[in-house]
Amino acid sequence: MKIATWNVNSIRQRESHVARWLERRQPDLLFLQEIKCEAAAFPALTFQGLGYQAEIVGQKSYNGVAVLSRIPFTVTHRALPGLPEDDAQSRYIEVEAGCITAIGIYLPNGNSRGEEGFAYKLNWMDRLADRIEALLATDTPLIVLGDFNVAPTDEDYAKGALSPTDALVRPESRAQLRRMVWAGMTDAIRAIEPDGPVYTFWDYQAAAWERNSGLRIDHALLSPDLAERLVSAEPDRMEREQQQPSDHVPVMIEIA
DNA sequence: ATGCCGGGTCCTACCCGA
Repeated sequence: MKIATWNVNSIRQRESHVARWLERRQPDLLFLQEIKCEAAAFPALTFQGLGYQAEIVGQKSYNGVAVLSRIPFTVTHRALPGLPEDDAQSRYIEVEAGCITAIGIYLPNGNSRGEEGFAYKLNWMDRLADRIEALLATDTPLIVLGDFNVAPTDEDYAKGALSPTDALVRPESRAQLRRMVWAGMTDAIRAIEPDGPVYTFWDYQAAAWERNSGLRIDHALLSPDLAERLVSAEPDRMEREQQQPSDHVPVMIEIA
């Protein structure tokens, strides 16, 4: 089974990139982040023509997640359980497919709106850790993947690519991610490649790609049973070479 | 210390991203 994640930074700008990537890599499930549109504006027919059914959790202008699947699946949640009812940010989709539960997330960045924005990020991570613990307690085979907006260790961002006080590397953000790992989840990329730089994002500015000044902030966390069946987990750097690419590349996870 | 780029939108200067 092949499950992928990709922050596309606007699906309307990246429709053809995604279509080409689906044809080239043939994932069973592809989770998308930052689609930046409402469901009605999502180019679902393009992907349907390639054999993929779309489910969209959209909003105007910002955020927005979706899943494309070529296997049967059911959407079980369109928002992170535990958040206030009036939270309007589209950042979470949970599905059941092929006997596993898969959660696609676009975790808040936490750098805007000062400490209030950072508190929103931490609370979001707290609720996500709760959700993971609840699912692990029922022995559900689980994968949580997407744009986590956290670089787990200092090895996960190029020197100078971020300020040490950035919300992506603050100790509080890292501690929340660590809580998910302590709950029993395995960081798939690091299970395959334990050391060294493995980036998933390069800023558009300051020639970050050319200098390989990247970040590892897109992750896949696996429950113990899925971790035992992990075959490969790798960002597809080729996508960053395309014309008008997203600043993130897709990450592909293969499970036996 | 700041802007660099690039997406969005109240269409045009400003918000957000990481």
